[in-house]
Amino acid sequence: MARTQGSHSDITGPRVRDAALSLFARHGYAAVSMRQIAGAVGVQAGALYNYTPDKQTLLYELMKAHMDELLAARGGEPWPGDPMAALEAFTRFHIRFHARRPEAVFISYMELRNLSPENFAVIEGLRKTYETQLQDILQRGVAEGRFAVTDARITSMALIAMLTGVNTWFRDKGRLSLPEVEEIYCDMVRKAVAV
Amino acid sequence: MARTQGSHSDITGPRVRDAALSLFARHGYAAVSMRQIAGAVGVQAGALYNYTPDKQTLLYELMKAHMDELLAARGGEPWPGDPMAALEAFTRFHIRFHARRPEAVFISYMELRNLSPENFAVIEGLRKTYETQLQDILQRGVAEGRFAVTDARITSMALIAMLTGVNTWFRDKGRLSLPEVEEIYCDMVRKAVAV
DNA sequence: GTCTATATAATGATAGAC
DNA sequence: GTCTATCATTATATAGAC
Repeated sequence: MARTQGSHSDITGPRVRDAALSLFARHGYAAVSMRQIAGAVGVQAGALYNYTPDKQTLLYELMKAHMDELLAARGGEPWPGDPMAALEAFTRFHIRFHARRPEAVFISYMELRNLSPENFAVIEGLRKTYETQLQDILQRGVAEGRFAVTDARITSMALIAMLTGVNTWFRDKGRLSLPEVEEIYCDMVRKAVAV
Repeated sequence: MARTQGSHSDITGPRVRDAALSLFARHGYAAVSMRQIAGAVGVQAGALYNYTPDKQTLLYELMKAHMDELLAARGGEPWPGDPMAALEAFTRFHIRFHARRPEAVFISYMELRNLSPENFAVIEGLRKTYETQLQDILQRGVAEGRFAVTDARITSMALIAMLTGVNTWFRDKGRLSLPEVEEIYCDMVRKAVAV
C-alpha cells in the first residue's frame, strides 16, 4: 500500500468499482457508506471522489457497465434462424452470462429504485432492449407455427424471470454443474412454449 | 388528528405498520427513516417506539405476518390429489395471493438481507415450507408418471421465480385481467413439466 | 492522488414533561 | 400515548496541505 504521488490513478479506479460492487451486492446500496468502500480499497473516504462525483454515479456506472456487457457479449452475432435453436441459444447464454456475474446481476435488479430518474431511464431502456431479443424469437416462432404462445411480451418476461432465478441458488461448487443446469432449464423452456 | 391521551393505541399500531410497509416497499428498508414513517402516520418519531422496540423488529414483523398469511391462506385445505390439478391450483393460488399484496411481496424478497441472522432464519424457514408444497406436488406427479421433471427442487424454485415475476409488471387496471394472466401461466407451467 | 480536517445534515433511539 | 428536546453516531461531500 505504498502511496506514491500520481501512480495509482489507473489501478485505484477499478478497485473502487470492485469494492462498491461487492459491498452493494452484499448489504445494499443504501446501507453501504462511502467510508466502507474506502476501507475496502485501502484509502480514506475523500479519495474516492477522485474517481466518482458521488455515490449515485458509482451505482449507475456499475449497472450501466453490466448492461453494456450483456448487450455486447454476443458481439453482434444474430440468434440462429430456427426459432427453437434460437430459444435454446438464448436460454444457455442467459444462464451462463448471469451465473458468472452474481454480484452485478443482484445489484442490477435490486437497486433499480435507488437510481435517479434519469439514470433509471437509461438502464431500463437497456433492459428492455435485451428483453426484446427474446420477445422477437418468440414472435418468430409463433409466426412459423412452431410455438404456442398467446402473449410474447409476457412470456418473455416470465421466461427471463425464471432464468434469472437461477442466480438465487446456483453455486459454482454445488450439486449441479452449469451445463446440467442449462440442460434442465432448456428442457422446461422448450416445452413451455412448444405447440 | 386530534390527540387525546390513551385513545389511539389500537389504531396507531396498524397505521405504523401500514406506513412502514408502503415506505419500505417504495424506497427500501435502509433508505427509510423512522422520522419518515412517523410523518406518514402523523406522529413524532419518538411515538413509534410505543409500537416497536426498534426498526429491525418492524421489518421482521411485516415479513413474518406476510409469510404467516401465505401459509394460512388455504386454511389447511390440502392440494388436489391429482398432480396436474394440484399444480394448476398452486399456480392460480400463487398468482392471485401475490398479486393482491405487491408491497408485502416486494419487501419479502428484497429485504431478506436486512434481517438480523435470527430473524432471517425464521423467515427463510417459512419460505422453505411454502416451496416444499410445490416440490411435493411435483414429486407426486413424477412418481405417478405424469410429470417429466429431473429435479423437483430446482423445478419448484424455477416455477416460483416465474410466478412471482408476475408482480414486476402486473397492474390491476392493465391490459390483462388476473384470470387471463392465470390462464397464460397455467398453460406454461402445465406444459413445462408435462411428459 | 491521497491525506487530514471539517461543514452540514441526518440517523436510531431515549428521557422526561404532560 | 404523544410530545419536545436531546444524545451519540453516522452520513455525504468538500477544502486545503503535502
